[in-house]
Amino acid sequence: MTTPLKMTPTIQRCVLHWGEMAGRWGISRSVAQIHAVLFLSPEPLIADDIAGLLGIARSNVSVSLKELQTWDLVSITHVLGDRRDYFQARKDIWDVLTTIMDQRKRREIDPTLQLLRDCAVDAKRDHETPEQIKERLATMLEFLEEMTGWYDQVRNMPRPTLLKLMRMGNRVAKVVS
Amino acid sequence: MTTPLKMTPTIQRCVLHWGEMAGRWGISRSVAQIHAVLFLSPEPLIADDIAGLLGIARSNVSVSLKELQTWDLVSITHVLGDRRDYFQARKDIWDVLTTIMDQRKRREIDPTLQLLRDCAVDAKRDHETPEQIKERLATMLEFLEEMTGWYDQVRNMPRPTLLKLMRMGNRVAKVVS
DNA sequence: CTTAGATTTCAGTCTTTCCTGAAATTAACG
DNA sequence: CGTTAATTTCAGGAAAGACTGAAATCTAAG
Repeated sequence: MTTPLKMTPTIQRCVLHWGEMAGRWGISRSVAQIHAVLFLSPEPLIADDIAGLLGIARSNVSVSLKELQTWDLVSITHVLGDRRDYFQARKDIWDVLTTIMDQRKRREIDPTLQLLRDCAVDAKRDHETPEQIKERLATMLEFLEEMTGWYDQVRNMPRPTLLKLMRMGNRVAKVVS
Repeated sequence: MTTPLKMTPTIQRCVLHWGEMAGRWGISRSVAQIHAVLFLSPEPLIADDIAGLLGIARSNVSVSLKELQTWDLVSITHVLGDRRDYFQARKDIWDVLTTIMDQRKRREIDPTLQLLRDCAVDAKRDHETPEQIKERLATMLEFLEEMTGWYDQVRNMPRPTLLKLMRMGNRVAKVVS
């Protein structure tokens, strides 16, 4: 028998808030609440306990945990002599943020980048679309390419470096002046 | 009579793509499609033309335009001797991006920041919640405060400075080493 | 003040997404 | 293998969200 995590008022409040924000974050309420519980829980939890804590169907937990795994926010562990799956969330908040940003870029930006590339190719043989509009698309493509390229560079900088840069705040501006 | 904008295959493709991405971007399809049309159109458009171009109800256009205005992505202009509202989208892609980021921060981050501040206050008189969990919340609060503070600083840097910094890419790292 | 075009509101309907519970599948153990 | 616990799948129902069209409201001009 596991210690499922005691639902104190504070924890409950957070779980409910996560759930309410779910819509804005583009995920379902269950997924958000499960993530809240796992993020806060010091110990990994089993699916049954999560269902119990949140009062949702066991199957729902299963599906939601799958989604959290595709987001790379939750992973499975095991306990010796217990064949049930134990789930744990990334605890490092920096890690959580960058993971979410990576995923969002992949889902929200990359497909549009691809569309714009396709349109740029088509533009050559397209004599219907006004130049002005083609240019706007080209500008957007160029901008997104530059932006994502920059993101990749920053993303790959070692964390201590990034931290130092961030702590400099707008004083980094002096570098370029 | 306005020139409503000719729906060339390229434009149609973009409009459809915007519409398909809508779900991932956290807005409705109509809103996304209307934004696509307005973003591409060299001229401001009236609501009726938008409804016609996209084949959606006039009332839907009205509501969606309101939402685009709350996002600060669309504004109203007028034409002399015509009392209809003409709608135009921000055309500067950099502007569009920062506007969206600002709004998203306001909707997706700020409420959680507030919750964490409230929880931090409560934590003092809360003897039920394990220290470990309170600490995790405190860490998250600290992180978000630092992150948003940094965002505000960068956000207020003049655009040319930001551009230069971006173009330096990961070479800015040398500054701190 | 009246009229007519323009816009918005909103109740009802449609669509999509989410969730449940039963049944099917998987996997460990004897 | 057969048994049993654990997990997943999925059809159907529930909830949430989006869209329509008619009616109400607004606004400019006569």
